Amino acid sequence: MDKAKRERLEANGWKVGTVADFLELTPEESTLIEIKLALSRILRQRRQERMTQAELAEKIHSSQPRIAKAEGGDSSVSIELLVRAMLATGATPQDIGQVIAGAGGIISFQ
Amino acid sequence: MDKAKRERLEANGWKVGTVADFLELTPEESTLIEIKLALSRILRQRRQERMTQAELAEKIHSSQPRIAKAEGGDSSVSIELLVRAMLATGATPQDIGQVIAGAGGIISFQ
DNA sequence: ACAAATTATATCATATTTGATATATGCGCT
DNA sequence: AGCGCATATATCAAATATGATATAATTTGT
Repeated sequence: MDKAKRERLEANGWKVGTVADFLELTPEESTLIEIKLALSRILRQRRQERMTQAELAEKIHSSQPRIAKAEGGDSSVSIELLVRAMLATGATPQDIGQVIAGAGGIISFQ
Repeated sequence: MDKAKRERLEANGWKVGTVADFLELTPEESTLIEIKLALSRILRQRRQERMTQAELAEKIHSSQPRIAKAEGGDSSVSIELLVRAMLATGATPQDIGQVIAGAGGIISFQ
């Protein structure tokens, strides 16, 4: 995990600090985070291609600020909301499955 | 959606009654339910092959009753918990993605 | 540069999800 | 039948996620 990525995680409220701190996360915990972040990234991409945050929010009876947090990878956003938002962009279960399958990549140290 | 399935959904607290009631769910809402139920089913399968509910619960700092609800497709269980449990059975993001991709099938009427 | 639209951040009361606990039910085995 | 173990169901206080609101910052178009 490079510096930029770690800082992005910290800025979004994830309990990730030094590399030592990071190692306190089990592989399962970090995979869960990777899945959420992967969904965030693709959500933003898909949403931008079709509508504003406010429009998406209305579709799922949420609010624009919540969509901003979802796309920003904020730790207060559940997979639940991310999936609801993905579906509202017209994503199929296949689309969502593919995003999750592609998450949780390789973490390298030296 | 056949009768047995509807009754199973109702028994687990889903707001699904008559076919008319069902139709009040948007396609997105029912897809979300299908995704959760697909995860439940595979979770039970994977868990049974490797450990007891109590053992899985301990791995994710949860409780045996909560795992029972997760496997039973209870509506009080979030995708979050389902995914955490899947990961604790050793499932990879690929495994999880595949389950989700396969969810939300065809609903037929006549 | 300006205005309008869009997105981000902060706060908060409410709703939902959570793990814990107690207890019931089932299930294989002797 | 009775025992041990696994799973299911019920209840609940605490934690977390939620949508709403206000407002700040940013982007976009002119």
